[in-house]
Amino acid sequence: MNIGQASKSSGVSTKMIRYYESVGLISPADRTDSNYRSFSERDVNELRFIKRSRNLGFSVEEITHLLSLWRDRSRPSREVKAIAKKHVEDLDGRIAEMQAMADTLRHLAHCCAGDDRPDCPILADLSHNAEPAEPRAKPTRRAAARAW
Amino acid sequence: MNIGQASKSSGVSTKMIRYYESVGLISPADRTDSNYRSFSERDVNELRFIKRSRNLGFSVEEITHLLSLWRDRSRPSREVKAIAKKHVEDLDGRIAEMQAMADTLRHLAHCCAGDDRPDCPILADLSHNAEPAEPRAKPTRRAAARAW
DNA sequence: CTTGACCCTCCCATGATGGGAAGGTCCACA
DNA sequence: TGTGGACCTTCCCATCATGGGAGGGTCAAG
Repeated sequence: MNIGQASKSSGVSTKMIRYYESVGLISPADRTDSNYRSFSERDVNELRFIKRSRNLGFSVEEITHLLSLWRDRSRPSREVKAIAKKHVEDLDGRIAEMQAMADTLRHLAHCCAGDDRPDCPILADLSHNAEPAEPRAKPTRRAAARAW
Repeated sequence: MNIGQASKSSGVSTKMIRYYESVGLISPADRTDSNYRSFSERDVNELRFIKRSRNLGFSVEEITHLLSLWRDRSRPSREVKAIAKKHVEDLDGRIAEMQAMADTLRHLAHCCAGDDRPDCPILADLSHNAEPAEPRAKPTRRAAARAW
């Protein structure tokens, strides 16, 4: 199977298949005499695994680990679960950050008339150059939004 | 005020100040005889505006627009509100995507024993290569996670 | 034998950010 | 006056996953 067909049946673009090969996520594909990559059904399954993992937000590095566990029939499921849990924590952290941004903005937008007049609490907030006098406990990551 | 001082009082790194200048987000800073950038209190206020906007997740492109509105005393607040609302929608979309990923993974992890045994519903799901027979209505962006 | 659909590699761009090298400037202190 | 260290400058590189495109080879059907 050529790369185009492998791409179609796995949902991974040809560009990305080549990229995954180049970074060692998948092993170099077999080549035909004319130097075309040749994929087996097994390779395509691997690509599908990768595709699905990407859809769940795993990084290529995490997928490297997941793939090695997938191939290892004597893996302890503990390891898989650990990767998944860590990723969920990461997602939750980022969600909370973005949620804080969205909430702040929703509040500001709600307070903004949104008409022809120039007065705007959104701009007022953005130009609010003094930090609150008493910073709260040091935030783990970038503090997403100021409490209002 | 040199760039280091401007950086400290605005919270924007020197690297980023130079970058913002290079992409035209801020106008080129004045220079001293020795070619050092020189910042006024006004410039620093602008940097603080940028910093805060970045903290709310606005892109440099959006901030370009916000800054021009900020400087325009006859702006209609409608425009500011529109930018904010669009950004909130964008955030909400990304949050929903990530939430779907996290929920799926939480579910799978919950079903995974997480012990020494190799059986693992997480890997099983990832290698689940058949797409559901009846796809739902076409998702607006990348569909984040399959319904389980 | 031509045409069009493939495939190959290599380079570039994205967005916001940091690292670091090589070299110039400034100030305070000996 | 010299010097060391803290600053500043520009330029290049890396990140992460992804796509675009150029320039050129391969293949199969007509």
